[in-house]
Amino acid sequence: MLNKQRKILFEKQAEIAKAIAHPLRIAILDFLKNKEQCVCDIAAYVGSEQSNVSRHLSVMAKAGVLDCRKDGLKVIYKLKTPCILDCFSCITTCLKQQADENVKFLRAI
Amino acid sequence: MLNKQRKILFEKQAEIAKAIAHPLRIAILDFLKNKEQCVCDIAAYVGSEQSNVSRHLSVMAKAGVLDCRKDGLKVIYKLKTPCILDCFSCITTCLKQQADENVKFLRAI
DNA sequence: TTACTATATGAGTATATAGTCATATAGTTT
DNA sequence: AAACTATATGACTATATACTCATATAGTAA
Repeated sequence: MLNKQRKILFEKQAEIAKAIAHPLRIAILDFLKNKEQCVCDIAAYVGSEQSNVSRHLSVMAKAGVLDCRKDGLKVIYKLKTPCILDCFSCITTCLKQQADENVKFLRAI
Repeated sequence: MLNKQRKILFEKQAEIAKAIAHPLRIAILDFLKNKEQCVCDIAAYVGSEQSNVSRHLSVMAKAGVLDCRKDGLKVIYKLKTPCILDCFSCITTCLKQQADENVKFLRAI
């Protein structure tokens, strides 16, 4: 049976995972990979409403994935834990494995 | 502006991320780390309803994270892409960084 | 002060997700 | 065949999420 400590860990992990489990959010994280960016530039890049992007950003900031600061009119967001990007390398590896399996399966027909 | 190929990649990544972004699912993945397991044992381990666990399992199987086979009455699930577990190492690293920051912040008061 | 820009957020809607209970299905044991 | 076990799924409810539009707020520039 699952112990309480582990349960809490899994809950915390799930919070982070949920915060990044959206295509737009992944695009945002990728955009912030090399450089912090303001909301308007992020919105322009991902091609979505300013208000929608603002909400996505605040969710990720709340989860501790992003950090922000004011600069005049603008609010500049950046990765707070850049290691979050490693997640996507892992996921990409899984996707590749899945694709390889599909190829194998098709060959076997 | 975000190109179409990248958009598709981010969507696929988000599908996987969504499939694992739940405490119960993470507990299940962790339970399957070393050994394939049947639904009833998984349900007993995570301490949730059989039907609920069955649904979580089918979501992860659909996303290509799990694989299953029948063995008599039982259905045995296993990790299809064990590298998915690396994600949680990454997430744990982020959690540790966040915790470290909190400590720093508290010390600064 | 007025007009403008960037951002956040309230209010609303639509959709997705998690969970429960009851039950169908498939396989096992007697 | 009858009773049993393991799993999946339909139907339902409750809740969460994504998104939009309109607008408030804060800062900038004229």
